[in-house]
Amino acid sequence: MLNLDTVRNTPRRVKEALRAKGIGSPDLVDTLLEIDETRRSTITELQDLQARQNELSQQIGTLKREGKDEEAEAIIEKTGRMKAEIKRLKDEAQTVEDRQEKLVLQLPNIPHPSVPVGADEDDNEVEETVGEPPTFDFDPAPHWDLIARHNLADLERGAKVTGSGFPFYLGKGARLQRALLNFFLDRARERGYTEMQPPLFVNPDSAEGTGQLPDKDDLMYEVPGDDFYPIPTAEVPVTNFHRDEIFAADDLPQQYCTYSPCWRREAGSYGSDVRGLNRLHQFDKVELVRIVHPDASYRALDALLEDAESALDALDLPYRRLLMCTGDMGFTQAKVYDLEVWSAAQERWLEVSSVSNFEAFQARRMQIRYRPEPEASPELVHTLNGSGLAFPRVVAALLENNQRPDGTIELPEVLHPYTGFARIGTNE
RNA sequence: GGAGGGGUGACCGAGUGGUCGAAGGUGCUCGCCUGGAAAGCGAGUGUGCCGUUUCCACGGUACCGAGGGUUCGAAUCCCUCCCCCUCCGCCA
Repeated sequence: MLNLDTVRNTPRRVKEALRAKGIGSPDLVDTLLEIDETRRSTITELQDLQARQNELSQQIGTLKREGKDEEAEAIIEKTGRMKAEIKRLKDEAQTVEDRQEKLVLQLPNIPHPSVPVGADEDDNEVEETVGEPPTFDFDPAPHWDLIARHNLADLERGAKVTGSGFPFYLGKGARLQRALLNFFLDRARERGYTEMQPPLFVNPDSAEGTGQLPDKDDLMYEVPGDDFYPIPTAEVPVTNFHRDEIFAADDLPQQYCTYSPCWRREAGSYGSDVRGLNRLHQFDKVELVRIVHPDASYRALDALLEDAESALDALDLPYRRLLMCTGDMGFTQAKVYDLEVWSAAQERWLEVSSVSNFEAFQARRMQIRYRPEPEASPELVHTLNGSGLAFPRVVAALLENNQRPDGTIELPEVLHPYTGFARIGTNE
């Protein structure tokens, strides 16, 4: 959510953000400002009337205590008329406030000046490519073939039991998932994150707090009968952990890491892009969240990026870092990097991490604040998060990039203590 | 799921219709005291919104789990919902 002052003082900037992100119509800003005028004049009128009523009510109290009931009655007569008017103005103010709130929620975050302006994913900037894509003197198999060959996962039975995009993992495939969980969490903890296990369902307030609602409604599944959403990312419960709280300045930053399954409806996706583990409705992820002092948030973004990249370095997977352009970044973000891993058989890049600074956008919705000084007024914190990392595509890359001519797969050494095996396709 | 109890400021806790944004205590901030510290003493210390203002600030209004209602007036009375605690039941 944007600060209303920002909209009032720099409407051009907000319109520019709408255009750059390709979200909504710039007219929204003018409508909002008009409503804001109405809202304020209504509130002023209402509060003036309430002030008079309070004054009279106080007089009535004094008179009654003094036993001057007749004088009190006279004033009560007078006040009676105000009552209806106050009620009317209250309702009106409420209506206008609700409308305004709805509009404000439709305004996306303003991109940081360093973000390239662009229309879509073609305008993202490749900042760096790390590692060498492996070369093969045989035809490398795509991961779905490797999975079938070694019985690492079963998507068909997943489709039978639940639906497409809900895989079973089996044998070394399942053990690899478990290994990644511990591997990623251990690394995150060593890098200063507090480990957390969050609820996997959230209520609408939380979904709105981090920005999944109202704008990305078709992203999430819903639980009928209970007002819950299965989380599309652990970002939601973890960041909302501190909703409506005020930190002492010393308590910042807060850093959490968490493992969770994630559920995404991914409405409308199909085709070869979604084959195998490329895109699932349920997947596992380790998420990193930072809640920081506003002055520190871009340093924190760099650090978070480094945390995510170091995991790819450790796994010896080739990857590239993209700085997302305005048109391809999300509603809530001020600046986003995507990390994409090289998938050797598919010969394409797969997104395994998205690292974002939301600045105060989420914090304003969630009212997460800090006090700069012990007696000072609270200010909004900045929130950030990044995947560290999403499992299925890491698995896809590990399988494809590390396959041998005999069809076996050799896992990177750092994982051996976690997996308990070094190779897939043999007994090792 | 059943029965009972309860949700008040950073925390504890008083307050059952009027002068209550809310006693008292703790914590915190500043000052006094001290060689320094502790103890003492004094002052201050919630948030949102609207308005006035050159800063400092000031005025108004709302908020005592949430929403609605009664009333000239609600933390206090009524209704609905949510959450927490205790006991019982069920259960990984």
